[in-house]
Amino acid sequence: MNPTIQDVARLANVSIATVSRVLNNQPGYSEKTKQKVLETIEELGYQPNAIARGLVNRKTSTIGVLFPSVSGLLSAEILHGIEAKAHQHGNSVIVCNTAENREKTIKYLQVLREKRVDGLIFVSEEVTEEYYELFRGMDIPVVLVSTQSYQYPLPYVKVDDRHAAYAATRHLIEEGHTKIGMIAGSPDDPIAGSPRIEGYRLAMREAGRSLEDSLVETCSSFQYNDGKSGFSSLMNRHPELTAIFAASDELAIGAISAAYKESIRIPDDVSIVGYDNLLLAEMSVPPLTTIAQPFGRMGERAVQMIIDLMNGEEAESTILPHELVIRDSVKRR
Amino acid sequence: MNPTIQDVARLANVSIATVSRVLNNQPGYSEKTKQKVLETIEELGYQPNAIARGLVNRKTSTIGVLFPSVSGLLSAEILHGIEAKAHQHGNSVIVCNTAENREKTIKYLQVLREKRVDGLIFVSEEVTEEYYELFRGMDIPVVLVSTQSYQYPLPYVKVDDRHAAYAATRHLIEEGHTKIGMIAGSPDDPIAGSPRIEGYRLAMREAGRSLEDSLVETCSSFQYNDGKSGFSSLMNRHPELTAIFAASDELAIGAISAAYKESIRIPDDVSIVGYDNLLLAEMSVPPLTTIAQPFGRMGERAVQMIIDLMNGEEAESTILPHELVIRDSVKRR
DNA sequence: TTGTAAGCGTTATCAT
DNA sequence: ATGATAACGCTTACAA
Repeated sequence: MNPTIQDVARLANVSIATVSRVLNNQPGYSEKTKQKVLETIEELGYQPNAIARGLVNRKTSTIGVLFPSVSGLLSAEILHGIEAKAHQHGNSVIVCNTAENREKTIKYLQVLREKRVDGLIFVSEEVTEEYYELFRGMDIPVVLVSTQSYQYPLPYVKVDDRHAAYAATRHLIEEGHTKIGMIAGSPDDPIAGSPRIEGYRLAMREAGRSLEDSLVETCSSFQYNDGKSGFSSLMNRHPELTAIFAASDELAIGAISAAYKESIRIPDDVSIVGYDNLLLAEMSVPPLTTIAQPFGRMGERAVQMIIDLMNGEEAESTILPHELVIRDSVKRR
Repeated sequence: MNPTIQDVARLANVSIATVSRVLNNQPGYSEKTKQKVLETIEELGYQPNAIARGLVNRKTSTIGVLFPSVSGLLSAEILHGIEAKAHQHGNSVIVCNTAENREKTIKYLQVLREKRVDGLIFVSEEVTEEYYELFRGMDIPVVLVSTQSYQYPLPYVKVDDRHAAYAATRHLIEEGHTKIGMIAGSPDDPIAGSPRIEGYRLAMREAGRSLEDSLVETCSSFQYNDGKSGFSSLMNRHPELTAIFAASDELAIGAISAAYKESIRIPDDVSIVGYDNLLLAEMSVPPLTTIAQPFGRMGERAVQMIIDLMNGEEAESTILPHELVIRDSVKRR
């Protein structure tokens, strides 16, 4: 069925070593035999067996990616970048959806180890000691995306959450708002939670604005429904607010939905800025002003780092720039 | 670094054959040696090398998935189902983003062939003769998702587009609308284009409604921007419309945006029903009434079919049921 | 320039 | 119940 290097060698009247040489274009054969080999490869439709290669080279040209959720809008965009860059460098990517579940994650890590992937990309999730030990056992490059580890020396690529949140809040302030609330993630989340809250507070303090704790509504996730309920309870507590910074686009869209239900007009009554710039930010009504994270490039950069690491080079952790994307959900006061 | 079966054998004072036996729990050893082997496996932290296994078993437990776009909301949901089911059966999935590009697709097919994947899932794209020949050359199970082939005998899983579009239109009719337009894909698209148009026309004809061609606005894609422009030109041509069936949620959301800009109220002035039921349908303002495609289950089913096929069983093409999800974008007349 | 042969880490077929 | 050993399809010294 699938012809092997043996078949090619036989038909071309050379040894498998020679075929292997032209395949990997190493020196050691005449132009004539090269042609002959190439012809019979063509004739047979021969394709090298990557599995056999992997066995001898101890290299699979495959990288594993662990996501907390594949169906999430956010993961999809990161995956896109990873996939593109990986294939561009001749690598394939195996996707794993951990669902933020310990057992699943461990299982996946085992599978990826058995499959001898050359590198690992770990997205949007905290690295526990258990995971870290597993990483070490695999002895391959690991890079973190949209997360980082304070305890373990793992390179990462992400944006500066604190700074980005500052920029979002700052925008609201510059547009003349003084009563600004925030719909945030959990303060216990050291990656996407507290830094964004700090960024908000920083901007507020700097502008001499009120810093009451009750101004920030903390949610247990960054999803739509939390935005919805978060908006209601926040506005209930602080009807005087004219602007809100939501720590994710989903949260922001949830807030917009809730506002719509309560006949609060966006942005006429209250302005909103989101965070992420997912595809859906642009589709929102009104289109959402938000902080863009360069998801695609984050994925690409992560792959580049993995590849550098595989080549024995250093790979510096990277902070990618965020960007304020102005659309129609903020009104000047 | 990574211990091999040799290391285990040596340390346990048995042959590699015996270790292999307990690993694959085949008969042929005493309970005592089994324990000893298991212990030393534990001790060494041995994990079998799937690459070596793949070489001898001619089976990689890996399936390749080809998408026209990974960042699309739709693909993400299908991928989720595929990933879950695949891992549940001990298979990994390699993702490939063809970007609907011939060269890329061919390149990916080659890579997947070299990597000796056990099966292929081909999503939302037309199967050309070239692709089909490549499939045949690989000699592995292939299943189509959200598409089908009239020329080649490839099993598929999808919904009945014609019927689903009929149901959407029918809903509008039952809600008392008589002037109903459609924002559609390309009539030349035999999968997601013409069948949905036909479903719409079927319902209209059945209800004795007008069937003018100008009532359906055809777009070159199913994306947001087309929905936006499509809505404007359709309403311009037919200001009397009170309802629109959009052939995708993105198209529908685009229409809603355009309506918002032109101060046309949804659903008070015109009702809209979408198609797909993406996550974003629920987040829309107003929440979108739409036809749900069971993307997750489609992915799962496809994997199940691949697995059945690998086991030499038959796999029937499957039409999964669609469902009308009623939210707030349709108003009774 | 070319070929032989020893691995790579398994499984599977024989013997014993 | 166990152990040699030949594959699996390739790469890479080492010979010639």
